[in-house]
Amino acid sequence: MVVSVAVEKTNFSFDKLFDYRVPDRLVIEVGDRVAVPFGTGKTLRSGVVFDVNSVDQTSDEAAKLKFIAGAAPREYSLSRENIETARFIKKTCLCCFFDAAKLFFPPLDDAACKHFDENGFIPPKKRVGREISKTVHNIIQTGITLSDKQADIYSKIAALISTGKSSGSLLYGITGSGKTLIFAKLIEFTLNLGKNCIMLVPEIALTPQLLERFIGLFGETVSVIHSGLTPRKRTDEYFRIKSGQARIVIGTRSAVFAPLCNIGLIICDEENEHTYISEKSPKINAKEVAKKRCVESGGAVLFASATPSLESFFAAQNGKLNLFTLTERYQNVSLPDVQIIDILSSGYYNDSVNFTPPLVDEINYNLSKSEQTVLLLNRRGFNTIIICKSCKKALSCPHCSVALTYHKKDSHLKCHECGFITRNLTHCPDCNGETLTFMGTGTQRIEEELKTYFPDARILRMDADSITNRSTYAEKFKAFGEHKYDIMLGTQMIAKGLDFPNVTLAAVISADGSLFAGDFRAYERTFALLTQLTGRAGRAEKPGRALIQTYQLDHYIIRLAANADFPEFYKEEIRLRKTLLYPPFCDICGVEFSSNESKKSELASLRFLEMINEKIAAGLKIPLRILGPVKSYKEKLNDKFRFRILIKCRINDDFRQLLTSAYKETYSDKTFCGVSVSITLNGDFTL
DNA sequence: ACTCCAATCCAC
DNA sequence: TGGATTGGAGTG
Repeated sequence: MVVSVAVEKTNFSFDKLFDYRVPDRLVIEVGDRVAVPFGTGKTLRSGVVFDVNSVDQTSDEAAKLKFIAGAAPREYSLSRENIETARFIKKTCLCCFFDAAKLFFPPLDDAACKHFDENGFIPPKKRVGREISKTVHNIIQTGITLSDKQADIYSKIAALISTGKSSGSLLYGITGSGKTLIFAKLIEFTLNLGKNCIMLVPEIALTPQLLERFIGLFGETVSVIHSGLTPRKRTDEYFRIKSGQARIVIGTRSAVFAPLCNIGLIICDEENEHTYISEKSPKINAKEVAKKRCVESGGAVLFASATPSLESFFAAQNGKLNLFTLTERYQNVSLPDVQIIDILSSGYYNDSVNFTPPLVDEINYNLSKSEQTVLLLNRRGFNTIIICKSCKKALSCPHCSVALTYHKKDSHLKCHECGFITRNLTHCPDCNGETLTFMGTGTQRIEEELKTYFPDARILRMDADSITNRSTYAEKFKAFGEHKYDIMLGTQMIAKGLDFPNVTLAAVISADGSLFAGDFRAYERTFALLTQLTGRAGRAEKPGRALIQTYQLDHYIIRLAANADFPEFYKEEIRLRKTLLYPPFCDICGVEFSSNESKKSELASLRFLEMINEKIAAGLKIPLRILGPVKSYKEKLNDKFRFRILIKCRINDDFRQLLTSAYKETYSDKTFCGVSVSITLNGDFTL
């Protein structure tokens, strides 16, 4: 027997499936994990079987193949569906076969890894005794009642699930419209069909309420995957899912790789969130993986948001996704009244003041009524910029092209990219100037100012500096829910998912930062952030108010966000994308070159471009618009100098082939040794 | 990437 | 002369 194997530690430039013979003592199937000899090295490598008998075993070539050395127990194997999805990931993310397959592996503890290294196979887990993929069929009744409109959407999606054919849907439902109830009811339906579910959320720590609700409804059938799990617990959860004990997996991006079989439904909540795309290679798009897994297993994928991504809504408009809309809040609660406050022309502006009189009044009103307030400022630290009076430059990180932020609590300056810290700085490190001016506002400064404006208010600050782990978040969050605080102040982490009936005021300290972030998704992100934040107010009987402070009173994005008018926002934004040629009217591909020497990165990027142009000149016909190479937006990060090329394109096999060959050639040219090349397809780009 | 092998370099 | 270093090829 001959099998094709994805082998670990191959490089993208020569990655392919390698064929091996199977010794008679072993029985091998697609998805099995094996140990194989590779190259001239003496140590065995780990591998995954992608194909069985793809090569004629009687041929002369087959006789020359090496033998597989060993195989891991079946419980570590991947399913056929996993393998097909891994093939898809290899192709669409331009990564190695093994790295794609690895995403589905069970988490291994140190002992198992060590055993594998020494023996070329993994010993079975003793504590997992039950048979794999034996599904527990308990009839589940959540007792949820839906509004007419919710029930209508529920029954249509349920019908799609019950066909057993893959489908894709988008649920556009305004904040507070009760999307979660529809999810729960659909999960109940799917389980009772004997199929299993995955629910993806952007950030698990931000959704303690949602988790509580689902665990309350479904109990042990739920498995929650998050970064805070211990290795042991993580392994246990993996096998609880694989054995069929857990049939609902809730988690962030990586939960899309859960070892569920027979997938009936995958939900992506807040589908517009960029956290569904991984920043590190392989640059997985969890939404694409979800779609593919549903295609392979005849499941339904459901994207949902109050502010859908342009791409998804466009797909829905063009019939590629089924569109469902919920434009009323659950139980007819109304959306909050939103005021836009012009910081400049009202004469409020002063760098040391971040609170306009209307905002102070509104907060005072809420305090007097004993109702709660949430405040958003999407910048952490105390001062966000420190300027030297003599050379006029902002102090920046010695390792990154990023301005340092002043953290008053720790009395140091910090780089938010690499974590570099400097203390007791009295002079400008550049020109030795003696006067340093501290400017710009972060959450710590707002917290301090809140204390002076409202000395009796109980204030809770939520940002990456005040949240050290998952449990602190949950505790603080719970305390806020119990009204142990009057005001919750934080970065974007407070904008999503919070559902507290006593919050009647939501305010944005400054809406302008993200509006001018400089990338083509800046408007989309700002619209979503403002709409989500204002949607936190007045979710129950008490009516809500919201307030946005801005320098851009007349900016249409701010106006549309204040009205939570997604359809109008979509109309404007899609027109802009069409005119300027951005997704969804084209695909966009970024190629980044980074190395210790700026010149080397630049030369590599020029050579890469040259190779693309050569192929085009040689008659390759694919639509392309190339921008660059230019220095990246943050030219230096962690002492690496970065150049980039942006390509507006259509991503298809020809285009992938072009990229792959240019990549291989750059890689094999030793003048570029030390330059790492990273390709991003349809990711986030700052221009 | 990693490893092996051959060619090359250099101190004695 | 041999041990160390470096460049190149190939991975089934």
